[in-house]
Amino acid sequence: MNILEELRSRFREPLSQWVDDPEPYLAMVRRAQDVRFGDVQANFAMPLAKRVGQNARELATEIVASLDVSDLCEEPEVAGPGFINLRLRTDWLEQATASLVTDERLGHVAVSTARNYVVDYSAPNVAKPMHVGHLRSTVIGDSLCRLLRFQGHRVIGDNHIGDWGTQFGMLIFGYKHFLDAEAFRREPVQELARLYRLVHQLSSYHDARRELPAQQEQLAQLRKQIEAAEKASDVEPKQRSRTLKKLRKSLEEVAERCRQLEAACAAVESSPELKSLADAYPDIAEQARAETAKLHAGDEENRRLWELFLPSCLDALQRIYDRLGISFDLTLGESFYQPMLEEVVEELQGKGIATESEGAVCVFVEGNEAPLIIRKTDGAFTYATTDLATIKYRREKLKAESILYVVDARQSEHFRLVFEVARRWGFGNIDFRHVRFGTVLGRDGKPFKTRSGDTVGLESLLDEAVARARAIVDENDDAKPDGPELDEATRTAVAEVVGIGGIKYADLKHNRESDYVFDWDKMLAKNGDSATYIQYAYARICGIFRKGGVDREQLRREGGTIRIERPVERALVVQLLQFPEAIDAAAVECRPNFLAQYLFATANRFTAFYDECQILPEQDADRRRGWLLLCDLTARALKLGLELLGISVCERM
RNA sequence: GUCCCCGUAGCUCAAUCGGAUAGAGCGUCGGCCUCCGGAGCCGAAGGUUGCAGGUUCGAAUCCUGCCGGGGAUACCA
Repeated sequence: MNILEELRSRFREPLSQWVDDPEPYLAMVRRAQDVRFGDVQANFAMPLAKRVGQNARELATEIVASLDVSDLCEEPEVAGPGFINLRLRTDWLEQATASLVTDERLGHVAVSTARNYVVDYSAPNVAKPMHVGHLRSTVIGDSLCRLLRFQGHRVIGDNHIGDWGTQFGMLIFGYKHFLDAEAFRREPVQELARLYRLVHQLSSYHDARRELPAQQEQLAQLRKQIEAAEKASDVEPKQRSRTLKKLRKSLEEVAERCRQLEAACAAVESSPELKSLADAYPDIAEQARAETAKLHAGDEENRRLWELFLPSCLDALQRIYDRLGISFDLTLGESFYQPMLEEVVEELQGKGIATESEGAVCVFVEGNEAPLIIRKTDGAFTYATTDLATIKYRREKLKAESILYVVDARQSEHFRLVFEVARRWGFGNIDFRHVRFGTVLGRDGKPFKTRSGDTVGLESLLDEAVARARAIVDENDDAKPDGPELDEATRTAVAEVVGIGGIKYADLKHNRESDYVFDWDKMLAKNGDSATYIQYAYARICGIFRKGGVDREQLRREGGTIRIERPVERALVVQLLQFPEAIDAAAVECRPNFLAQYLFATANRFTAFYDECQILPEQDADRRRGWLLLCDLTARALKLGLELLGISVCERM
């Protein structure tokens, strides 16, 4: 039972005597913020009182009089300006908790009307190695799939991979000119990655060489302008300082850009080998683009190479997904939609939604200067075209009712336009949602990079996490009073669970919309709000059962009464009963951090309980049994909750 | 230039479409191991929620302006 929902439904009848639509007021029934206000508080009396022109306290009192919650709660209290405070009855709590013992879903009730969801997440570009930037989409998207599915919805997780873009032109060009055939035979993925990096480096070198003089010129210009502005005496001081600030900021940006370009040049010029390659291929970027164009135009050779590369690229991705414990129902990349793009453009033009402008086919959306371009001047389609084709496919073939895009917040404008165009096109019945997330930053507050400025590869990130976790596991196990108890294989397995779990949890615990700082030390911290802490709480409970020789299945079958005699017990019980609320809130708002927060609080309340109540030595058999039942429920809540975040647990660690 | 997002404890972050005395973790300080796993527990200090106005019973949350940060902005995805 979702307690909040239950109490809301109790208020529905009394409220409907005051308003036609009680729903918005029912939403104001929520968990109490402070134990002094009970367990649940209803805050609707104040706004409602204003609407019906009555005193809020009196109104609250009247509503309470016609409210029937006596089976669940103590006598409701009206407090302050008109808050209604509800405190759950101890006997009800005891009975409700006992009823969870045999409930596999721990009180959560599946939705009555299931919807068809398509969740679009991860979506790496397959031609280049995955990096830290893909982590958030992958991890958040996976958790949302799990949550929605648990709620009872039909969910299709779709990995909309980039398998058709300019990166493939670079690979093809690299393969044709720089291939180490032996290396490709042995380790195709590594060789492809090398080719990608090489072509990318050479083409950015030429770009940099070309761009640098202009940037340096601008740098000089800005310096002059700043000098001039500093001397200017005919403008208001305020205006002048504003201008100066703006100029200085531009200066900084341009200077930074120059440094980058110089570094790109130096990297190539310091290596005779690279330099001679660069000299040999001065127009490498155009040539790579030409290879992409040929691929798109159906060139046989390039098509063959694309088909040759793709399986290895997908294998490389799969390795990472396997390690993360993430799977997709579909992997339909951009190439899949290629045959449909022509028709998309024709349809939109036919309906008068798209028009030609400056040689490109565009859709203009009110309030936006820049149009959505669905066919470029050169005739090529864009990712906007693909996104639109994808929507049509998902609606018509996958019967999608809701589509979630778990994508970087920087693409907000793109999605706003795409959704708007899709609605005009006739897909207004789809519930579109851009589940946006912020950037992963390094400890310096800038986008997370290696010391040399490269993006951090995802695989090495996972290796690092597991290695750090392993060190902690070793240290902990070696320090056990009765000597180490984990063998080599177990330690390896535990380190994997702790390391991967740590990375995922660090991501999921944050509000996804804000940027977050990637910090190894916090991620795998032995204490505090981390996956490790929750996993450890779970392992401790398992330890109790192991040590006590308790068969959990049997314990559940036999049942027993759960008595609430101390505050720590009550706190834990209330927490356990809130499991359904945490799941629903996280799923409805697409915010896994709600669930993460819940799990941390649950683990925390458990350890407080555990600290105060000596379970195994307890002499009173009924009390001991009740405590064991609480342990079992807690363990199950932690395990299931972590599972819905995509995080595993260990019996010992 | 236009548009979008953000600014909360020393640090990293919460705060469930406006609710009561703004919460956690880390760090700091102080307690707790003859006791089931101390990767732990309990407690303390720490805040004018960037600034100034406004809206109302009530504002971190909504509106306006300013300051500061980030991002997007016609043919890369």
